[in-house]
Amino acid sequence: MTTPQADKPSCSLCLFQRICRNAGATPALDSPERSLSPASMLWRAGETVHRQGRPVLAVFPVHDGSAKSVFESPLGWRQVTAFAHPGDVLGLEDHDSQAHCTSAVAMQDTRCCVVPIEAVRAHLLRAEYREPMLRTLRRNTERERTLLVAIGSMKAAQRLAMLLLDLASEQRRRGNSGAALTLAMSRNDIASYLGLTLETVSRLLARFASVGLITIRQRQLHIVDPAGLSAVYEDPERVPIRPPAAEPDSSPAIAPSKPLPLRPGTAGPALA
Amino acid sequence: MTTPQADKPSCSLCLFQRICRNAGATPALDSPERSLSPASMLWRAGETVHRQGRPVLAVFPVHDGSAKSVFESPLGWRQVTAFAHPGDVLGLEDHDSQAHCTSAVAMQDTRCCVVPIEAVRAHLLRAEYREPMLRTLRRNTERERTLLVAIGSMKAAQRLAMLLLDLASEQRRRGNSGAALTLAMSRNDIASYLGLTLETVSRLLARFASVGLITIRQRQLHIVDPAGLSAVYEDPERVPIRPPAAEPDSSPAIAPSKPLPLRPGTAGPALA
DNA sequence: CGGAAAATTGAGACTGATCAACCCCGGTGG
DNA sequence: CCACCGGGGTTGATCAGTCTCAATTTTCCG
Repeated sequence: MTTPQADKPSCSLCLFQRICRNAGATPALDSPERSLSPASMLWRAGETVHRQGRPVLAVFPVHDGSAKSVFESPLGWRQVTAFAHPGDVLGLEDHDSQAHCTSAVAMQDTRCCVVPIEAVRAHLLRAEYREPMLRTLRRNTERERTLLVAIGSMKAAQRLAMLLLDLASEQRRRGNSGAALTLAMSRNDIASYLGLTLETVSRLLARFASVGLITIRQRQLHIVDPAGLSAVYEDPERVPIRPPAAEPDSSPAIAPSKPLPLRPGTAGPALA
Repeated sequence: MTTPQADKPSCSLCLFQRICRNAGATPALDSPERSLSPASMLWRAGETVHRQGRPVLAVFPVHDGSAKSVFESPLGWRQVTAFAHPGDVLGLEDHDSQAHCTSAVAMQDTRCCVVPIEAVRAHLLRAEYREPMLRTLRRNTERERTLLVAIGSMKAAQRLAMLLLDLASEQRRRGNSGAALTLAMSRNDIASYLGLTLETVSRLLARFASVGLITIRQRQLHIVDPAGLSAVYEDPERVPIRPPAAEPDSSPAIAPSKPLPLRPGTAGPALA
């Protein structure tokens, strides 16, 4: 555990920036318990930040690096349920529980602040801090529900496109261009998250690359044709089937030709 | 909208029974805003109790009947995300949102109380009422996460067995024996909930029946062999494959022969 | 440099989706 | 009372998308 250095850029997305000295907030006339100066800790790739079932002692804003949330069902089924990046807060959704309901595992060397749970709960009582926190929580449950629907009714290619677009938009949210991203997670993690196998993910990435949607070398991913990816995401039919090697046309690949079928509810495996 | 009659048995599981006059609570020395006497309303089968995206004006404890929660993703994919029975509270998970994030649709004629959202929020501030409410909320997110893992990594038969066991235990929780249940939802709803097609659900139910796990006539379901169902749920291999008509042995069907493989994580499509 | 983990690629099997026909049952109106 | 009708449910045949198993390559790291 080290004393934190005021690393502004990485704090600028933090939920707690307004009340955290580390982020440069001025304590000013705040009452003592309203200002934070949390310690920060470093987790090595593969180490677990918090463990499912263990008491909730703190939450962990990700300063840099990244982590995955892993849920293990009573029967032993494991699944990645979320990816966390700088600005996200590990363990936040458990703030009102006795125990963490997922484990968080660092996917690379990752630095997080350590905000005691009492501080979180105290801040939740103050209306001005409550709202942003709730908004973050809601965004996460929204995301999880979208994932549920995706896994429940969309094809593999759609799900993967969804993830890539999501990662890109996260990337964008924290400044960098959304085009170039470094996947911190393994194919296995991606597969688990999407309810697929790692082979399928690998093949799909190759196919995306072969039709010019992306380029990928190991974990270096470039999104070449965001619109094309969106098309794949939105249209069940638009699963690119073209592993051929030749590149007769160098156009951005796959121009939207079909006016996007509204009401895909009919297409899915089952409706409501 | 009718004036509610004090129908104790149905109120006995209600989250609000301690503070609700309809449930027979004694207002006693409570401060005025702490006691409830909500109106109750009747929804016909198919009518929607609250709609996704609409402002949260109230929550709806189910008095009798049942409903499904339906989520519609931005792209139009629809999926049933939960089934609600007497004692459950429709819209409760949206208590801190501006808008409902799912729609609730009655699956049969259903009576719910109408608890204004302000009352809910007020009660959330009082520690003694906060806890049970949070517990309910957590139970739901736990359930939803289990569903996620189920859809993401379990086989169709396992998922269906899971649902049946879950319905049975819900049934039990509210008094009745868990053996006999009346499915309020259509095959389509079940399929949507489990991420399958209605045909698959139908076939699976037939197979379950053919191997003596259940009997089913229309929507009248009897669970003949709960242990067998659990085995199906827990063991990916134990998918009953035996549509044959003959019934050489009349034993409870499928005695557990294999010692349940621990760590099914290996078996699933992907691990964490 | 060597070994292990991660990723790719291929061939084949199998689950579950799709398409289609039929049935069952309750309701409606002649 | 019965014929018709429509929605929900069943069943069958077929097909496609993914999983599975296995071999190989690449990368990472000591």
